[in-house]
Amino acid sequence: MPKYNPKSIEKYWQNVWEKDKLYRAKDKSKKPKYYQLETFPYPSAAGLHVGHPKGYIAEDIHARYMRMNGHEVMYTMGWDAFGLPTENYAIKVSKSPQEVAEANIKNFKRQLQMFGLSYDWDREIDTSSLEYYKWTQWLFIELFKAGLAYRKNAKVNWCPKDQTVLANEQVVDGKCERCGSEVIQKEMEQWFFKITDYADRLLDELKGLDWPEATIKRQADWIGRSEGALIKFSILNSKSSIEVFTTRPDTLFGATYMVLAPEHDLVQILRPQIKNWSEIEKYIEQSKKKTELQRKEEEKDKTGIEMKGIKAVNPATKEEMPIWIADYVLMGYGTGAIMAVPAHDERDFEFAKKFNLPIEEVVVPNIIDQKNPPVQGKKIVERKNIHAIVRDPKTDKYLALKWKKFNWTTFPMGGVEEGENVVDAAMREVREETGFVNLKLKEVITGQVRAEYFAAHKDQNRVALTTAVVFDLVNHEQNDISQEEKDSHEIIWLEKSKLNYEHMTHAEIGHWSKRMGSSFFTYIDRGVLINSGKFDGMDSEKAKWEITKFVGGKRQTQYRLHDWSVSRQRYWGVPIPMLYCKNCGIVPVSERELPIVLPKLEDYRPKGKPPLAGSDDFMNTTCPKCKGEAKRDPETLDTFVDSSWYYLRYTDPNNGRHIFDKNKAEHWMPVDLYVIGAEHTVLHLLYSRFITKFLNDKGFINFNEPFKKIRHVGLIMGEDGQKMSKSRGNVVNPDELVNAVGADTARIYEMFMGPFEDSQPWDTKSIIGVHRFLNRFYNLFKNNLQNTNHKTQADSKSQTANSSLDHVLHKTIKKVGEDIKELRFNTAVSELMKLLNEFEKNSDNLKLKIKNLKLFLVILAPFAPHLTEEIWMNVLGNKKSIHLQKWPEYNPNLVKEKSVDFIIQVNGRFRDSIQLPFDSPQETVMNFVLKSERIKSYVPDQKEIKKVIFVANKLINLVI
RNA sequence: GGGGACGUGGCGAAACGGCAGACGCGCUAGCUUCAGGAGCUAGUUCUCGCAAGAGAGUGGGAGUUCAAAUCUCCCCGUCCCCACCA
Repeated sequence: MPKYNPKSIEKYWQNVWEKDKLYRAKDKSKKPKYYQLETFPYPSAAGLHVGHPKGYIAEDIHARYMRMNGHEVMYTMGWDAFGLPTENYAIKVSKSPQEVAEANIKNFKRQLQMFGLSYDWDREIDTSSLEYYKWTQWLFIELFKAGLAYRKNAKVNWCPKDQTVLANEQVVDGKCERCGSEVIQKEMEQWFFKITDYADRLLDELKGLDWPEATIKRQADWIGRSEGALIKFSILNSKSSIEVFTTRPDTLFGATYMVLAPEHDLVQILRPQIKNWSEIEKYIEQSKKKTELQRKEEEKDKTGIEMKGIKAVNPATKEEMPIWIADYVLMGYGTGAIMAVPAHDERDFEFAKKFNLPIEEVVVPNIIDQKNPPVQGKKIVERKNIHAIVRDPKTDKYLALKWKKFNWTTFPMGGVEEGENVVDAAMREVREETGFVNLKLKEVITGQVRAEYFAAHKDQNRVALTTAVVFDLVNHEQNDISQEEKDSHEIIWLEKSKLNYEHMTHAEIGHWSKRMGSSFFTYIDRGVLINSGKFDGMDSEKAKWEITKFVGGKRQTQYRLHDWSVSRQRYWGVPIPMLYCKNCGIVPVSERELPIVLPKLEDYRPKGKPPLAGSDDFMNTTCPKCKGEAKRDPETLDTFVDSSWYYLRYTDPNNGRHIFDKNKAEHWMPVDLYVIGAEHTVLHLLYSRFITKFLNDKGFINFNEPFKKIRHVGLIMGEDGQKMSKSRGNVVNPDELVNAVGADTARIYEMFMGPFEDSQPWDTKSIIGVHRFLNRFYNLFKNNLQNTNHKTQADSKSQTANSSLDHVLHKTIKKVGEDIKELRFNTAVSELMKLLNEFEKNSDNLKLKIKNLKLFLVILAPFAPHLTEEIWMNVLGNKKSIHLQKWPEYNPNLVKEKSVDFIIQVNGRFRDSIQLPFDSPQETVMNFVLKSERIKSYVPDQKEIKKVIFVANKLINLVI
């Protein structure tokens, strides 16, 4: 056997596998299908870096394992070849995008193939090929026919550098996701897909998917469903009214002013009535100029201006309300107008504070006092209460009353009398109950609290609406108090830490300590209504719909999700298959005419209008309906449309007559495992689900979720711990890597780096460890086979010597299989390494059983497909590929431990261990434990043992 | 501001209630090779000790438990996502 030389064997076996079509997925196999998908790459000019193949290698190992376990695996690769970066690169190097894309694909394919990935290359697809985009166009027409593709004039995100529209999802921090330019808003007519029609289903049907929880949550948040109401506010002396969306119609009685977004139509309509128009105009101009970033910075300091001369009317209270415009209200959500309820919305609260607008509290928390619950049958008395919280600044303690007749500790407290304000009432109660006279007001705690309790001293149930007032004690000057007060309680001082329900009687106390000292407290939770006319006392959840009904509003579900903008004013994409006919209007191209070919253009650069618009050959055509003159659509489709259905095309990639064969798609789909970067959780996954549901609705497929199971692959960072990028100069090239150590080493290293879903920094030095492992593995065979040839099979002596090896081997077979299934490749590799160490320990006498060596070889095969194939075929002389072998079954008897190291603990601390047979009962273990000299030194007298904890096959713990 | 993930040797990491640091890198010593950047053997959390051994130890603090890296709460730190969504 020669030395292990990956270079000479890897290319060789890759060619053999390709020639033998070893990894083809058969549509008509009797085996159970398993569809593995991974994000098809965008073939950029830069080529791969070592991070890209991580997910691919993982899936390859998994795919090989599934095949070995009797599945018909479809594992595929293709190219998301349309798109801006390729076009931009082509402009830079003065080539056509077609040429550039072709070269990039070739390079990507070469780089991927050198890792020995077991793709079914017969199913390769390319979104920029005629055969593929014909069906992208067909899909567009189907969406159009279903009323789900429509044109509308809309403000769009426009990237001035790339000269194209971007979807909301492609704008990151106000900047173009691709080039980083500041995105501006521009009014344009655009194609949209009506994904919002599917919002509920996209949200509800997330349930039950085997996806990472965080991904499901992010997608749900993105869809952003909220339940609320649409409510109309009339405007005095005007036919117009303001409609708002609110999730809190229960707080309508607390709405004290209205706010319109600066772009709101009504602002222009009401212009004649607005007295301070010049100021308003200035404000609108200013906010238009603000970038996203500036708006965000202002979050804490809101701006706005009142529109003088107009008033709205609160439909619940009939009171007049001022109308403001402010850019904290966004045109893009709800109706672009709000009713402001400063008492129960933090943003409105800040705004109201800044501009001195009225704040009206209408919802208060309601507590049923658990310590003194209302007693059935007793009279119910409603009261307005105060609690006086008095601090002595010298001691930092708080004044409280310890009641003599009851087990109560309370603040000075009492009712607010007619015409009295809460501060006066609180001071009066302190004086009457404690005699202290010199108090300095610190704060009136924001917001009241409602509590229901039994007032034993008055023998009645109370419903108290309480305000807490906080004072500092100026000095200890004290007047005399009445005998009655003296008899009922004594004065005590409490530390701040005791101001809780555990130490005090007030059920409200939790609210006080939370709110104390916070001038910006706003109560936003549910509760009971006050100051709301006939709705007083009603639970706020119930009141939402009662009040909506009361004012003639209607229930409404609002989504954060917007329709998907799909037009792009660039060249390198799928032409939109639509016509504009003078007579018939917007007409889809007839299906026979598909594909509408993207023509080769001499000059395809963006010039503010779509490049295709400049080609008369392309633009001029006839209408399929009236045969009159018509123009084509010069725009191209967002590439996310291309990738929203590619996984379906893999199931029938060469179908020229249909987008795919229904039976084939239904056979292979849904995808059983999709490995995808966490960055795709919103865009691609959402769009794909939408398209799948649409095709399901139209009867093209019988399933409505495309991806059953999703797992994310963690990034490989540069050696500096930063994300790999050209600009940082920390990119590691896979060509050099594979050239230096071979594909098998590269594969195993990437799997060994750490948990698959985590990101880890690349460490060139560490690769050698894996390389050594494969070298030693190879040498193990070399050394053993040279001897077994003439020594034949192992003799009986070696059988016993090997029995511990059998045990480890079968345990490894079990563990590695489980690890691959759960994508725990790092521990799978370490198990294989441990197994090799074990083999080497036992190979002194060169008597390893060939059967065992073969088992090891087979379980290593998914990880190191080339090396294992080389040994399997060329060294062991097999005729059929190792990759067609079955995954070995482990022998459960051999996996079972024969003996275990029992841990002996005294008081939970490790003190000794003993080897005992597996499944030894407690008595046996205890017998040995008591013989241990070491244990005797810790437990001199058995009688001291209070308790024995026995965990079978693990430990025994003596508690003394 | 909100949400999520995470914090373990010099490094990547294992263990996920039961001997912390498996496996690998690096490092140290020895052997080996004509020489090496290769190979083999032993050691490698910290403190005390020649050793046997003892003690400490998983960001910090508290708690639950016979037993906590693992469960609970608080604090600190890192990363990611969303961000005035009415």
